[in-house]
Amino acid sequence: MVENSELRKVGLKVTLPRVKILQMLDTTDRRHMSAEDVYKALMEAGEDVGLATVYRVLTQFEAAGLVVRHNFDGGHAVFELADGGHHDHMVCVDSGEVIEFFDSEIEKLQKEIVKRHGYELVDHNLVLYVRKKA
Amino acid sequence: MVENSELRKVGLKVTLPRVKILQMLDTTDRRHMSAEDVYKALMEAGEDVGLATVYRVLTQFEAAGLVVRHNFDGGHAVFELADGGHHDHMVCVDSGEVIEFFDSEIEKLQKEIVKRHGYELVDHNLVLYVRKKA
DNA sequence: ATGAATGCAAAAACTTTGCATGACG
DNA sequence: CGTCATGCAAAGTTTTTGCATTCAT
Repeated sequence: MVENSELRKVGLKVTLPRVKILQMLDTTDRRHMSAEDVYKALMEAGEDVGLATVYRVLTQFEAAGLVVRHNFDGGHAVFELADGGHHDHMVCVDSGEVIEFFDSEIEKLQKEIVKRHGYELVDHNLVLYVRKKA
Repeated sequence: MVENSELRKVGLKVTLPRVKILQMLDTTDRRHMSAEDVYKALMEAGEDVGLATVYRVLTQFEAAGLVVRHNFDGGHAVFELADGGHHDHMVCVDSGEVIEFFDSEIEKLQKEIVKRHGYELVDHNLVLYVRKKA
């Protein structure tokens, strides 16, 4: 199993809940799931994992760099597998659909702005709220 | 009083709590306050306003465009007076300091990216997490 | 006067934590 | 086997809501 080595690689003991949660994030058709989403999906799949464990494991995964946590608009956080490289998000205000994008020009400008202010960029969060053109 | 006409202008009845909260946001030295911050500041100023009212009023102010709500990193939301034009934020991960900035190039690029995907930009949220250069 | 706004307390939504039990290496 | 992870339930945070009372127009 590929996932198990992923877990060991980041220094996490390979336990059933951790494997199941990682698989769920990997195999779901939704890119972004809340802790509750993961929990419900596992329950429906007949996997018996506690919600508290889901929260704990997702937090560990985030610390390990396996997943990325997003706080799109308050309320609940969503998590996505840290598959490829970095990207930002567009959220459709009508459908809730999430589109990922990456723009190197914007990335570059961010670094420049920060440097101009005497800082260095640690991380950033860019969400574009959009609507389908009429 | 300037604030009272502000309230009437947006269709909100001029009540003591609303005036006090608006004044607090206007006169504080902090640009960004949470609902709790506003509540505590009012209490210390001897103003007797309920926390629930602070939440309700801030939400109304946001809907009216008088304030802008930010969800910097989960946890609690912060509000700032919608004084001038739009701007984005840098948050220092060490000190918590918030710096405002505006970059027309980034703004332009956002619109272009969205258009390229067949959408129109409704709003956006950009926060740069930074650290003072060593 | 009358409808909206407030305050309080209770509830809701999301997340974290304490502790006894169970599982991994 | 020892230690770390889990599950449950309880507690913590932040925000919202129901309802009786008060206030603005």
